[in-house]
Amino acid sequence: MTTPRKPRGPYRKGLERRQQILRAALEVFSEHGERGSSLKEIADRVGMSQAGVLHYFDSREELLLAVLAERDALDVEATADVTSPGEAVARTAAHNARQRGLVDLFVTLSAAASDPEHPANAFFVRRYEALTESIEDGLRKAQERDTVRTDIRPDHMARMLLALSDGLQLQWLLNPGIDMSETIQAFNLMCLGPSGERDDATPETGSGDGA
Amino acid sequence: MTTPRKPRGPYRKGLERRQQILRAALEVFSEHGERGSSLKEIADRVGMSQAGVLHYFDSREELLLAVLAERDALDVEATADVTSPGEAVARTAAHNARQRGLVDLFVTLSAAASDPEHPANAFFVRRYEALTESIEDGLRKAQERDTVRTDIRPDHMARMLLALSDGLQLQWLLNPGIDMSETIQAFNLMCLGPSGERDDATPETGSGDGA
DNA sequence: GTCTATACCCGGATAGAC
DNA sequence: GTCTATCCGGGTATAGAC
Repeated sequence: MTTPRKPRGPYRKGLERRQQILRAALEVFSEHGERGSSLKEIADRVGMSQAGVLHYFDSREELLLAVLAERDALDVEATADVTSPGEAVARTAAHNARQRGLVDLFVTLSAAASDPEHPANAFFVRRYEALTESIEDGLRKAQERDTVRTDIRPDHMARMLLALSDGLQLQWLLNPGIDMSETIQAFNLMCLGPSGERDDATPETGSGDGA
Repeated sequence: MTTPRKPRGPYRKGLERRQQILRAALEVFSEHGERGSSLKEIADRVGMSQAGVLHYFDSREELLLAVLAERDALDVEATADVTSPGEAVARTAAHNARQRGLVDLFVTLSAAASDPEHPANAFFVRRYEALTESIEDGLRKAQERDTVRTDIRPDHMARMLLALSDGLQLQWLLNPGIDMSETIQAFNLMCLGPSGERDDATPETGSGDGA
């Protein structure tokens, strides 16, 4: 933890290699899921041998966890300019619909990691905790502004949003014809305003950013 | 398809063995997911050798598909006496909360099967098609009775219900503290009646069958 | 730092004895 | 019908040369 000014030559090259491997691993895991991926293929993609990769990461498991952390960092970037929780989720859905590999990785891995023995279990448990809490906060504030109905508990709505997002990803993988973000927008409609405000024909809410 | 009166001795024993293996496989797949399960373990559990199991099923894949069909049949039984789609889903959630292994199998396998090359892909594609359609029908009828709000498309609501169910199962696997059916009941509340009918404080809907 | 070679393990499937 | 033995493929990890 001494924040070195500038790593010397050989050391720096090592770091670059690590990054390179990380990116390749992200790709490979994205395409085949965790269990379907091998060090060999990652190695091939970065142009070295399987043993070479293990020089940088020691074990496959270590690499997997590094990949997850990396993916999470990218995620945070992408959702930096969010507005309301519901919109954020819809936006992310639209974005994901262009990244089938990543969706697959996430769905597969989060399912596999539900086993407490899985190396990524702690990662996902924490992830959902954090996401739920953050969405819940956003919803609570919206309720105070009367932007969101107040007769449903915000923690329930938060879990619904996350579940909706995950579940739709699965449905979309099985049938790419379905429109994830359109469905989420419909849900957002159901979350609207104070109960009395809406009458039978509610027009489209503004912000319909494509899909 | 000639409905034989009564299979002779050796033949009958074979069928029993098959069933026995099927049950064991259901257990094992439930506990470890598809990729985590081996013929060896299934064989051990039923007290024979791996080769013995293959005498009845020829390949691992064949066994897997048989297990899925079996599970589906059990599912149909359990949801025979349904009332409204939303209630049915909530009920199933409550039931699932006592069968962690099965939930895990389902979540894991449906994710893995989203790959078009996966042996169970067709099974799951069809399954979701059928489920969506059936729920959609139920909702449409409820809308005609004004039991369900009419400003949301029934196909969207149907997909939401399924997604909600799947997504909550994942969240529950990661954190068994959350209450799946309570959350689904909250969603059902959001689907209620013609828009004007509800005022700010809606009391609990009846049918709160534990959880 | 990177490779080749190899040890080791585990899974599925097949052959052949009983 | 069931087992043992075996083959074969694939994976991770390690040893040791360069």
